[in-house]
Order: sequence, then structure tokens, then C-alpha cells
Amino acid sequence: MTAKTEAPSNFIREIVKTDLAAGKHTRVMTRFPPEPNGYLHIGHAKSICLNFGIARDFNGVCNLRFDDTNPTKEEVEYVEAIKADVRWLGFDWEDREYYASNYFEQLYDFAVQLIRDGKAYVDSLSADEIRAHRGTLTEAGKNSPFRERSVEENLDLFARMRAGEFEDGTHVLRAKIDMAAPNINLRDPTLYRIRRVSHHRTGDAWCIYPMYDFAHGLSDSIEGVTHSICTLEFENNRPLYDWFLDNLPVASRPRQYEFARLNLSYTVMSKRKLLKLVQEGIVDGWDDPRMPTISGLRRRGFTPEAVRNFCERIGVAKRDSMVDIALLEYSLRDDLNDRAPRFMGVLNPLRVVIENYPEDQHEELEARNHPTDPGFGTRMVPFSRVLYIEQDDFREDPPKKFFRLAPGREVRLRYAYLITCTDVIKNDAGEVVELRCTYDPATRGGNAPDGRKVKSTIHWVAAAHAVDADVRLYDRLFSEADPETAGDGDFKACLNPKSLTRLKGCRIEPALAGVEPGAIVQFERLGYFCADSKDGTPEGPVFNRTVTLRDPWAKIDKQLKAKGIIG
RNA sequence: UGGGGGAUCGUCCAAUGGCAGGACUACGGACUCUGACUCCGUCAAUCCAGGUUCGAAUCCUGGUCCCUCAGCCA
Repeated sequence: MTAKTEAPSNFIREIVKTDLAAGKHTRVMTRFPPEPNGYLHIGHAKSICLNFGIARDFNGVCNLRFDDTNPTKEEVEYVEAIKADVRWLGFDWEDREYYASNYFEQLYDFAVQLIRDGKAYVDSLSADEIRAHRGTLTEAGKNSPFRERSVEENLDLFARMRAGEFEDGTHVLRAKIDMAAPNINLRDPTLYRIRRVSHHRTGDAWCIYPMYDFAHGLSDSIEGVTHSICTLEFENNRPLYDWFLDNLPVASRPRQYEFARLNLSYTVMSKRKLLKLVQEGIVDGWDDPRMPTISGLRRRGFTPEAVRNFCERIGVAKRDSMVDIALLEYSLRDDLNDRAPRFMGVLNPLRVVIENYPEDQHEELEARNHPTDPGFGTRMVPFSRVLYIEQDDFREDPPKKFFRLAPGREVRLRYAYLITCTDVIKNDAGEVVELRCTYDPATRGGNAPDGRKVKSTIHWVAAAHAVDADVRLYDRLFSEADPETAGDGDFKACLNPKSLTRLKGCRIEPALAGVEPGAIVQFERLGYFCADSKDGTPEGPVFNRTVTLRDPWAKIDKQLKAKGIIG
């Protein structure tokens, strides 16, 4: 294991280490327990990296367990997507693919045991009545009139609940704990409810389903999980988690630990809000490259390593926090820099004619595919009289600190020649449509024999050889760091109107003509891009901008514009 | 107003009674055939008030602020 992939310690790892040192366990077992009711997002990635990472580093195992106790919201489509995402992230649960629904029979037996012990009862109050009896945060609840039913009656009723004799909502099984408990979770929590709904795995075998609190800890115990790691909002549930384990004859005794869930600036993470973005067509589906879902990140061009490294860098703690998305972008660039082959592509083409370059001539120039890793090899790039450069790389009236092409100025065309702008051609609207330039034949390859320097090297493509491509420029989805609170309750109020820019007629070098879907490249000086895995066509590829390069000039330019120095 | 948690650079995470440290961001510089990368540097924090101690981010007392819980969701 290299230093780069070694996860830093955190309070949960310290607990595991201490427990192991004390001989509490022979082998640590964790679990990642998603409910298959939606797609995984980068917050889940944090949990996955934590759970699988601990198992890996302490010679333990991590189970994948689907918490499928509520069939009304769950679908096989989600379990398949979740498995694909965990696998993509690089984690392996081997043969330990479990489902809470696998334990329905055992869970039922546990419930019967509680009834026999006088620790659970069938309540026939309505949901509204139960709520009314629960009390409030500051007032104790009241006992249900059904709380003192006999064991026999409870056994009979519960068996008939299972047998399907009752309508949904007519009865529930409740734990008999304490209606005056200051922790509301302990005020006789519901264990089972009647739901005549087909389950994606058990079909119609059951019409009663266990609640999360009842199922979760017992499932952990059945599997032999040692450290059950979940997010902070379950802290209040821990006494209940423990109550079931303390009151039932369980084979193993897991412990629950809670950490703070991930919040990322300029994005939303709740399933409800992500669903809304999808349903209202604000994004293009769960795998829209702007989504913080794993599938969205994948389509955007993230690598599993970038996501994992990010998850290590953010750490694990108990305080609520909001991680700056800049850290995610840093992790991304850090990884892509090492693995993306370089190419030249012009997003907004500006035609350049090299007046002293023969019309019928064309030559091939050698270019490195990676600036520091020779293993990437080289390629040949065609050069000819008519070229395209980036519109942003020319200013007729260059401001201070603008180093690129301008009238009378010389720059280098990457891997090619030094050129000087001699004339500017405009259309009737006064827009620059073409540049006339001259090249210095002595600078082939990019270096001047006389040693003269230029301030800038720009990218280009040969007009006749370039391939057309569509490019989608993705930006953050929201314009406010915290969309949850910024929009006055309406998180959609601060959507970034420029989160997607579609470009057509981009010109890329011919080496990219048959690029494979999903391929990752860097367009030099612009950013990292990936060939879209869905929308590429035989006529031309479609690229998604994964992330820009760091761009100090963009910052300067913005400041200049803000000051009104330039238009 | 009950219970359960949490407060450390702008952000995230460390420091487990002994020099408040790292990363990101920002800013400055070096290098550069990518205004990238890399390298160097700078700015920058212990919620407040008391107390214990030779010594407190850490322990004690009192406050303040934030999160969380009243699903037959997870």
C-alpha cells in the first residue's frame, strides 16, 4: 500500500484499533447498508470508503447489506445500480451480499420472543392516535389502551397480522419500553407494520415488514458485524439499537458509531432534493454529469481514485461541516494530471491564415502525449496554412498581463512554429472573424534558433484536418455555497443558469477521431474532458468537460472586467 | 421548554495535560513549449467567562451558539 492510498486515522479507526488491541474481536467486520430506494451519491462514497477502508486496513471484512425493509420505496433497479457504483469505486464485498429481507424469518422469531417476554405488544390504535399518545419533546407520552394485552392475545394477533387477516394500518407491533422516556425513540417504538405490498425480493411472502430500528441492529448481529458505522442523525437511535440487543438472545454484540455526513458546497445531497432535480427535468437524469451521484461523477469523467482520495482528504469526525467543492476539484485534477493524455482542441474557433505558408503544403509535427511521463509516447499533429485557434487567445486591444496573441505580437503554436499576427479581419458587425499571420520557418518545433522568447504558447488545430466535436461545459449546479439555506427554503432559487453550456462545431485534432466512450483526455490549457459514454456518434465524438485546469488568467480577466478596465 | 450530540485558520482534518500541525483556498515568488504541473514562501484558528495546574484546545464550573429527535421512512 502506497502512502497515497493509506487512509489517515480518525476517531472510528482509533476505536477499532483499541478494540482489537483489547482482544474484543478476532476480526473486525463492518457493513455498508444502503436502502435500495435511490442512487448512491458522494456522501455514500464517504461511508463506503470508511467502512471498506477500515475492513481493508485492519484485516477485516465489509459486507454489502441492502436495508430493504420498506418495499414501497425499493426496487431491483436500485440494487443493481448500487452494486455497480460500489464496484466502480473499487470495493469488493466478495460473497457477502446480504439483504435485511433475508432475515425476515429470524426477525419475526425475535419479535415473537419479545412478545413472550412481555416486551412487545400489538397496538390497535391508528397512526394518528399513536402520534397523539407519544407526547412531545417536553411532555411524556401516554400508554396505549392496548399496552397491557396478554401475551397470548399478542401472540395470536401478531400471528394473524402475518397471516394477512388485517388491513394495512389496523395494527402494529410495538416494543414495550417507556412512554415517558426523554428519548422519544424509546416511547414504545413500532417494530412491525402491515403493508400489503410486494417486496422486490420476497414477493408476497410477507405482508408485515420490520422497521429500521428493529431490523438494523439485529441484522448487524446476525452477520457478526463488530462496528456498525452510521451518520449522526442516528445518535438518538443508539439506545434503541442497544435495547434490542440487550433484550434478545443474540449471538454477537455489535456497537454503533456515528460520524458526520458529507455536505459539499454548491451542491445538494439529500435524496429528496436530487430526486426533485431529476423529476422536474432540471438535470438530465440521475447520471447527469452535474449530479453529485456516483453515476453522475462517473459520467462527468471522475475516476474512482479521485473520489477515494477526496474521501480520505476530508477526514471523518462528528461535527457538522461543509466541505469546499474546491477540495473535490483538487482531488480530481491531482489524479487526472497523472493519467490523462494530452491533446489539442479548440472550443471556440478563430480562423488563422498563415500567409507565408504555402497553400498546398502540410506537415506533421511531433507532440508529446504527456508533459512529464514519457510512457505516454508521442503522436503526429498535422499543420497547414489555415488553422484554428481559441477566440480567447486573441485580443485586438490586449490589456496588461494578457500574454497571448494580439496585432503585431508573436506567440508560439504549441509543438509547431512561432507566429506573428499581421492583420485582423472583421465582419460587418465589427467582430473579428479571421487573423492573418506569418510564421517563422526557422522555429519548427517551437524553438527559435536565435533564442528569442515569447510570452505565450497557445493551442491550435489545422483547419483541413480537424474533427468536429460537440462539447458540454459543466459548471457547479448552484450559484450559492449552501443552496439548502440560501434560497429561502427553495433550493432551486439559486440554481446556476450556466451550469451547462453546449458547444457545437468545436474542432479537435484528428488523433481523437475514433475516441472510445469514457476516454479521459486533457485538452491542453483548457481542462480535463471525457468522451461521453452515451451520446457519442459515428460522425463525431461528444466530450464532457470534467473540470477546468487551474486558470489564474481567468481570475485576472474577471477582475479587470469587474473594474471596467476592459469590456 | 425535554433528551442526545457538536464548537480549533476562510474550509476540512489533527494535536488524547507539554512548541496549536497538515491539506484545500487565497496571496506572493521560482520554473515552464499548457497562465497547467512542480517547487518555495506568506496570510490565517482553539466559542465566551471563571477555575484546577509549573503548564489547558484538552480537566472542572457556568454561559453562548449550532445540529438532531415527536414516521406505521431509513
